[in-house]
Amino acid sequence: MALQLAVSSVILALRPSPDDDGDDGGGVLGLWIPLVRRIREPYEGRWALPGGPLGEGCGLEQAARNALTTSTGLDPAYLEQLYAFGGLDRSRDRENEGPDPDRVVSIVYWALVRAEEDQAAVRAHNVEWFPVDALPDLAFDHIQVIDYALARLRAKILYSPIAHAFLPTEFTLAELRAVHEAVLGRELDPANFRRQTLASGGVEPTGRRLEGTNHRPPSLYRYRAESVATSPTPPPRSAS
Amino acid sequence: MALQLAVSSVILALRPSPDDDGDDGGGVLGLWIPLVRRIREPYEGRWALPGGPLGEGCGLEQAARNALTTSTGLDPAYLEQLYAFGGLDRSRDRENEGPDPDRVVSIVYWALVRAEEDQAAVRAHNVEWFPVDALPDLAFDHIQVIDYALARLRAKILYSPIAHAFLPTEFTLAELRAVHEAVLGRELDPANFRRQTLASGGVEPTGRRLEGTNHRPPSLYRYRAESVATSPTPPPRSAS
DNA sequence: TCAAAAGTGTTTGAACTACACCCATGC
DNA sequence: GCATGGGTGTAGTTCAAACACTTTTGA
Repeated sequence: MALQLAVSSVILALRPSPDDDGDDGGGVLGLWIPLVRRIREPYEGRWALPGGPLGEGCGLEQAARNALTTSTGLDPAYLEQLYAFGGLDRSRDRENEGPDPDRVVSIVYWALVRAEEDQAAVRAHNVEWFPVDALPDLAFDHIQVIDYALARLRAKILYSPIAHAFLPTEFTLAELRAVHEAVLGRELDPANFRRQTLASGGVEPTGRRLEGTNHRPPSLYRYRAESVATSPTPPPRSAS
Repeated sequence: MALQLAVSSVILALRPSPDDDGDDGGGVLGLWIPLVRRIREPYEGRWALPGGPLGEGCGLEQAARNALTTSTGLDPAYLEQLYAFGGLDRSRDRENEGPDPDRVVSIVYWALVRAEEDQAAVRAHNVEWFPVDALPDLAFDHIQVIDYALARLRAKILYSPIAHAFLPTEFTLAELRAVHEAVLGRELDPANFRRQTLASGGVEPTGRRLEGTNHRPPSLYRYRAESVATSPTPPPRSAS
């Protein structure tokens, strides 16, 4: 009956797709999400977004970072508030009707993380990664929350240098294009992508080249300092 | 020390600007916001966004509607969640440092209302309307919240039929253009605005004309049913 | 007849698409 | 050489800005 406030996160990483038949090195990239298995009613045993109650000692964004670290062991390269949910039918398993639960308001963040090699090592208990196009049955309406986060990502990559969050500091335009293609789910013309990206001014050549390919070595680029951002557009600091 | 959850709203209406020297009928339109004077510390006596604690019996959006009705007596023609604020320095008057206050998380909505004639009659106690370009000193960092809402409105009017919220069911293209000009703060080419608006398909002619002008009577238009929306893009219903 | 706004047409330039083509490297 | 992706050039299209121009009403 007391008011509860929870924070959860849609965490997105890029990894080779599971349907990658070919055993060649690269493979097609796809989006993956870590989910946690619920150990309490409602929806016990179902997969859900990682999160938890808002701690006493931290703000909303910090709480989202904590959930993120717990489930992935990584720092988010990008973190933005998605939406605050607070309907009255909340926290209620609509399949198993029970007594009226506590009122829960939850604030959802979405995050982008760079897929590190040691990520599998930090795989926490009860946490598993799923490709976004092969998600299991989810608790609550988390599937809609994920869809909303994906829509936001796909919209934002068109006008924001957000792909930076998936890449190392130096990268080739082909790698950058692969990120865009994975997020948008369609192929892009390499020539036009190059022109638009360079014309936008968000990226600049480092002067180095990537050696070791079996073809012409591509130039390496980095994001210009002004264009990167861990925080999103312009949400103010606080309010009441 | 207990967790408090509050909901407040940036309510925007379109009215003739105060700097309208000429006494002609029309006048230049501008955005206005209702503010309430605080009757408690912190920031007692300062103007603030209307709002209040989240009631037991209603969801977040309903709570925003309630605050809106209290301060304007109007129904919102458009209502969308803006942001959830929950920093640790919240609810603290930074000029008069006091003892640690309760932890307050507040969820802010933004709303568009049609300016009705009887709106002045419903002017509630402690509520006053201000033009957005002549706001008084505000409590907390509400000025930044308002700036954020304005940025969202200006961005959204470019790709969304949101101007509908400021207009009656039938309107001329000049009236629609005046709404866009007031929101964007610059003049628009009537010819190009007409072509773009009609080509977008969001609007259709009613067949009627507006009589009584002292020039050629303009056609009346209405928004097509599919393009209007009281709710925003696509936020899901609930979550945990 | 004139002022004023409605409404139409036309030119220009920017930006994107599609696709042809050359370049540089490993094999 | 030749396959492969890096990188450039270019014609066609779409779209919006700018602005000249015609139309229709009230006064």
